[in-house]
Amino acid sequence: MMPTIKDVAKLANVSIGTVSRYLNGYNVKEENKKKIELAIKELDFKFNPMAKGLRTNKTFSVGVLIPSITDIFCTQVIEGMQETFDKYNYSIIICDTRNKLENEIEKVKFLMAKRVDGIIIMPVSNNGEHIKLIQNSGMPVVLIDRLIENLSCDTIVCDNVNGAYEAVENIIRRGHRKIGIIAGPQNIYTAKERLEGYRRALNDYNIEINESFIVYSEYKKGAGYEAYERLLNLKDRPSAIFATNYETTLTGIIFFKNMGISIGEDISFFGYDQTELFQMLTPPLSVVVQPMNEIGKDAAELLVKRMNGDMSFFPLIKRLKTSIVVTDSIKNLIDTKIE
Amino acid sequence: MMPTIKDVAKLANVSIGTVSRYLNGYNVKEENKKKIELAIKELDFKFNPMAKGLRTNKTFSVGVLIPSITDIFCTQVIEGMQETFDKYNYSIIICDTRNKLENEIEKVKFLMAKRVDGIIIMPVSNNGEHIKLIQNSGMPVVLIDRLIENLSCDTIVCDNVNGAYEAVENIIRRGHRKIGIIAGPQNIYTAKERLEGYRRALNDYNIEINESFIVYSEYKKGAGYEAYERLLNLKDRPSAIFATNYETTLTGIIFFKNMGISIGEDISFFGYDQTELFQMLTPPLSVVVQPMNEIGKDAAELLVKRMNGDMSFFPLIKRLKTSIVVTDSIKNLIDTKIE
DNA sequence: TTGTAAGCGTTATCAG
DNA sequence: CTGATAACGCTTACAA
Repeated sequence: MMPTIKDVAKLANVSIGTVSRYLNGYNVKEENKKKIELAIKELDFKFNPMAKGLRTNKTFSVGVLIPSITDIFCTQVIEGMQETFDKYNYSIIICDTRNKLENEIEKVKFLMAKRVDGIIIMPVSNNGEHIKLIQNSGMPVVLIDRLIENLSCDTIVCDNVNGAYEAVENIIRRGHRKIGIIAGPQNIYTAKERLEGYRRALNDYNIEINESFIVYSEYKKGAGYEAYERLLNLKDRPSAIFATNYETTLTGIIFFKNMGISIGEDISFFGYDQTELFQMLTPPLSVVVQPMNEIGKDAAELLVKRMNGDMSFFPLIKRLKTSIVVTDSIKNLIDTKIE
Repeated sequence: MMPTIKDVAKLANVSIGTVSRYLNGYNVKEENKKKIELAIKELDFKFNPMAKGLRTNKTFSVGVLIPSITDIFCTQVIEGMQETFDKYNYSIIICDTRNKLENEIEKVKFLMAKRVDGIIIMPVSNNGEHIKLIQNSGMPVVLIDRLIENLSCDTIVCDNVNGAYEAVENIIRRGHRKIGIIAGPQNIYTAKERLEGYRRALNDYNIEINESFIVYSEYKKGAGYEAYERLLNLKDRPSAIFATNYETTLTGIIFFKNMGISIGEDISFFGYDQTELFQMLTPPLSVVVQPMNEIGKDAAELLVKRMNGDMSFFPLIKRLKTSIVVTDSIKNLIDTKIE
């Protein structure tokens, strides 16, 4: 069968302890080092992570919980994590919660049972009871994209208030006053913040908020169709609409296409999250761009720190800046050029 | 610390062997069963997979090697695998090879060192030396999307010859005779097959093959720009172009947009792989659709079988059928309506 | 620096 | 059906 350090020790004529020490980077006499290295090559020895893990109580694997593996936001975030976890030799165990809290809870149990060394979660809701359980067991957790209220937890998020604010501000400066918003579920922190950004921008520009311009939708694939319908069926309908996440942005594009409403002409439209194809539309789409790779990288790096016992600044809440892409999907309603 | 079966045994007043048997579904006296269940609840016992793995030599984890986690094809395939692996309690360890053979080789080593129970690979090339190593170690491997020649390995692929054939046939039946193709690297089996489908279709319709209409490109993000340039710079340029994978399709869309060439009007364009946004373009894009979820599901199911020691029909090569979406991105050059 | 040996939490064998 | 006990492959005191 597979050779063990015992075999290596025998062949190298040293004790198994010495081999173990060599493998773990402790000092070993140069001569023995050579012999061990030779024996390892000879036998093609690979050490058994389970045996090691059993002793050290580390699996060198981390769990990553995301709402959907086909979601572009999630995959970009994962991409950002990879380099860091690679560097430290962690395996990434991906779990897809399909946007359901019950799955999230189940997967958390699964990962804890698997004894991963740490977990990164992009939570589907504002519910954090199961996350408390993880923390109580001593396992580090980092939340991404969505903050959970009433929970002390490391979190990497984007500055959603400002992201939305800038988008709405841009719409306003192009002359729009009637601006609809596809807001997300208000039990999702991110959604709440984006709506807050919308409100602030209107306030700062002294535009009265028309509550019927605020419609709510799930943040799921295909969600939001009725929300757009509702907005367009208003007697006094908005001239511009701001969608606050990727899925609802996509739905908007589909909706307008189906309705024969041309973006930038019949309706002005601002979306959230960037994908190459959004810029291939006619006209290209104005969007809020989030630094998705960076979120992943920061989360991974923080988790590694925590797994190494460094709890400085806990709970750390890091907010990353977003930017906006401005295109003709927002019609310019005023004569003066805008910079 | 964490309770072990020893603690459970003590509390339940039975031997540790009995607890282990209970946990593994062997017969245990009803009375003891009750006591054990109670003790487990009481202590909140979770068994240690590393200890189990050390004995049984199983990690209950599988490795999945893909060229890129942000590739829509890959994520859809992974989505298809999840249900199956969930059912059998396997964790999925995702590794991104970034389309480089050297990374693929390294990741294979990583996964073998981690002692996963099986590996699914979407190979980046036709090189299978490292895959032979896996097989020699007794670890089951299933290849997806791309077959590797001169390697006996379970493989789930799409019928690429027919997929391409149908696309080209459709283009021909709409009156085109000058059809360009963005072919992939010919050391990728999938790319070879798709080119083969193109050739066959032209042959079957008695259209002479113009070798300058065949241009090659990498199958990577952003690749293929020069390939399109080359085709359009021909004195006698094609009236239709067929891109043979997702990335080059995307590049095509970008290229035409940049050049101000309108698809379906100035040039006819047929792509590969489906994504919602392709249907939101003006006009929507004609594409070959692959059953990505099904590939994942089939691969997962086959791997589970192999991991359970069932080697029937090895090496199994399964080919899944593709379909095509036909839109106005192909201009109809003949009067008679086509069905 | 090294060898020895006890343990990590299970499973599996064997005798009862 | 159960209990006792020897592995599984490694790390880590401890003593030398």
